[in-house]
Amino acid sequence: MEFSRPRGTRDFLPEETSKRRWVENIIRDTFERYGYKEVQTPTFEHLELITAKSGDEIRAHLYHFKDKSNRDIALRPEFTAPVMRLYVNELQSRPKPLKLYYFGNCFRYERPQSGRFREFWQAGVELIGSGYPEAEAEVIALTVETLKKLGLQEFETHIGHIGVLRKVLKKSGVEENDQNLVLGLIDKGEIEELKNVLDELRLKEKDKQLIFNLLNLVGRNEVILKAETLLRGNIDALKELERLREVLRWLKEFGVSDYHVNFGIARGLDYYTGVVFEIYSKKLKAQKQICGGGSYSLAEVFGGEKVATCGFAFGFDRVVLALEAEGVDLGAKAKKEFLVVMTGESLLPKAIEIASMIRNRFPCHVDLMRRRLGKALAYANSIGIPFVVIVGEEELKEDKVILRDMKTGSQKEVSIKNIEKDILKVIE
RNA sequence: GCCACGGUAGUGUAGCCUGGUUAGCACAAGGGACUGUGGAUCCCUUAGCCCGAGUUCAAAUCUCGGCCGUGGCCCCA
Repeated sequence: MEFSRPRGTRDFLPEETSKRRWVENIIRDTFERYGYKEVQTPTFEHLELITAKSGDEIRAHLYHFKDKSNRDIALRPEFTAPVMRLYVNELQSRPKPLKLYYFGNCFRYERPQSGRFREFWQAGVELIGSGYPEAEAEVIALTVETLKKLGLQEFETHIGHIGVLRKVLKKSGVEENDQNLVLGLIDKGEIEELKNVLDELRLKEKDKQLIFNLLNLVGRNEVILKAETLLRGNIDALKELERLREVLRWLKEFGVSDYHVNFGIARGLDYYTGVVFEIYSKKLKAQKQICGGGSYSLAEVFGGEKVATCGFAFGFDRVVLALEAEGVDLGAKAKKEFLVVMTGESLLPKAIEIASMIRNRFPCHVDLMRRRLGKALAYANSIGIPFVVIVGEEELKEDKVILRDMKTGSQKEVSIKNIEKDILKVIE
């Protein structure tokens, strides 16, 4: 009986795993350079935690089930809610700002396609405790820096502010629940449906026009000035806009100036409250969003003290896809790897001993197939092992072995006693 | 949830339209030719029609359903 993978899951073969690990390590390293500490949360949580503030779309695509004690359980579809639960449960009294990062798999029951899987990986950070604009700016700067460190070039950063739209809607008389509905439609880009809903909510023509004008503002910093004109008279909205302007000013200090201001970014999760941003890879097709984030409000939803928070998540799989689409070499540098072979089976114990010595410095195989010398060399060649140590009767008499460079074919005798040092000398 | 295209050894494929020998080929893998030197050559071995139902004397081939894959819609990361 042969089994296949569940739909939307993947096996990662050695080559791909190694590439993914390379990307993962750079992401982790960059997060840690900014002072973030890793946390791990359970793969599954209580259903209510996930559904509390996640938005209908996420809810519709949850993997959830009842466990044997009839508890409602959901596989995590993202990390922000679990990490904030962890914060509320365990870390509220830590010094601020608290900087946490995570890397792990998430699950959503969706139709698989390019860049979309039922099990996928996210890497992200949550910055807890600073409500200042420079904190939000640093978080955005971190995403850009991480992508640059990875070698990604063809990406676009869009930054907006949910508060601006919310305040406009509020002044137009739209309640919070309806605001979420409207923001959802904006996020989806469903303009016709949006018009209908705004009509149903009996918005004035002037207010509707303002909303559509705002949504059409996409561009560089000049957009802020245009928005300012549009929002004249709405003090609350102007305050939010000023906040966005401050974040952008700080962003410049962090060396980030290549972005688009876009008020159409509404994000699908209901917990976002302020600055929001998304990053798109220009090289990816249908699923090109590789990062999303912003400032949000969740701690109080989970029974904690209200605290300023912002964060983001990379779609790890999509980042890998984008890097590959740009032809970035994902850590494919040749490793110094060894194979110890022998001229006769009786020398295997000696070969094992020598392999252990080499392993103090390098990855090393010993032939486990009882191959003859020729076959063993062919094997080394076919799997790309660059160096072979040949254990032979003749050389052993002088306590030596042969070190063969598979690329050039050159060979040198090295003494077993100093094998670690001698190998270093020969292969460099 | 919707749409399009697809599924033959580990990989890539021929055969399908027009049903009919033992499903062909290449590469890969393991062994050998070859007892101390690789990428060559030759030989051998292992291994396949996604699943189910229907039509038929006969199904890889035609029909239907399912599963899975790829891409798109939607949504997200």
